[in-house]
Amino acid sequence: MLEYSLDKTFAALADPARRAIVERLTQGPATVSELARPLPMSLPAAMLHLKVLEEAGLVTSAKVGRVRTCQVNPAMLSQAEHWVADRRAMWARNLDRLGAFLNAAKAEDET
Amino acid sequence: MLEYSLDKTFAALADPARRAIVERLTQGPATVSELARPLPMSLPAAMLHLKVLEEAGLVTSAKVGRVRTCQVNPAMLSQAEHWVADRRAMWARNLDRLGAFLNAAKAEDET
DNA sequence: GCTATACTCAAGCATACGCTTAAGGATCCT
DNA sequence: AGGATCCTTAAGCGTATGCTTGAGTATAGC
Repeated sequence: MLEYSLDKTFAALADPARRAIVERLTQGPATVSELARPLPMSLPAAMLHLKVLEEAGLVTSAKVGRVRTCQVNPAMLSQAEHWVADRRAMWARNLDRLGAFLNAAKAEDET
Repeated sequence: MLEYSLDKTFAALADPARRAIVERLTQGPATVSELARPLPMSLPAAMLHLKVLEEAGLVTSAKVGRVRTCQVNPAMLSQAEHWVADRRAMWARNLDRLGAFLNAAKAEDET
């Protein structure tokens, strides 16, 4: 777990093929071929996407014999989720603060 | 609100400069210059980032006189957040199902 | 050992990104 | 009107992305 950045995580999720792979993997582990088959591209191309996901820490894989099996890493999904959730919460908090300020100003006006 | 895709949303969030802009905007509206000033790049470059955020639906802006003021659009943050949260939930559910299956198999063995 | 399978690597190519500087409006202030 | 400010557009350039085909390596099964 070294240097997994939000940059890579979000960039990885920005591609529909890669999201499709993640989606498939949420249903359980799969091999490289299984992941590539439904995608509208060659197997090497699919492997590049897999590599991107793996370097982003979203997916892990292990090779047994000649078969590489892949899994999602939910920890990285969490990290991305939290960044967004935290920013949205921050926005809401500051919106509330603005509302409070406006109400206070209004009350002040009415004195 | 037309054609805002997850592709664009995640791609927009993949850049640190753009996340910095979003982060700043969660504290309240800001002008183009205010958003660009802290960034290590020229103003036109910052505006391109702003354009990306706007086309992703993450930011809205309006020009009054010669000043353009920007805001976050929390709805698009929600959308991205949900995609990730849903996938993570899906993963957890299927993991539970696998656990149940293994337990059932184990019980079967012991009969 | 031989063949099929599953993956991996390499070369090549077109397109898209990210940034720069320079120039061009549009608006506000005096 | 003239100058300062804020934003916008344009041209140019180097690098990165995404895909292809073709060849190569390792393992499984007969």
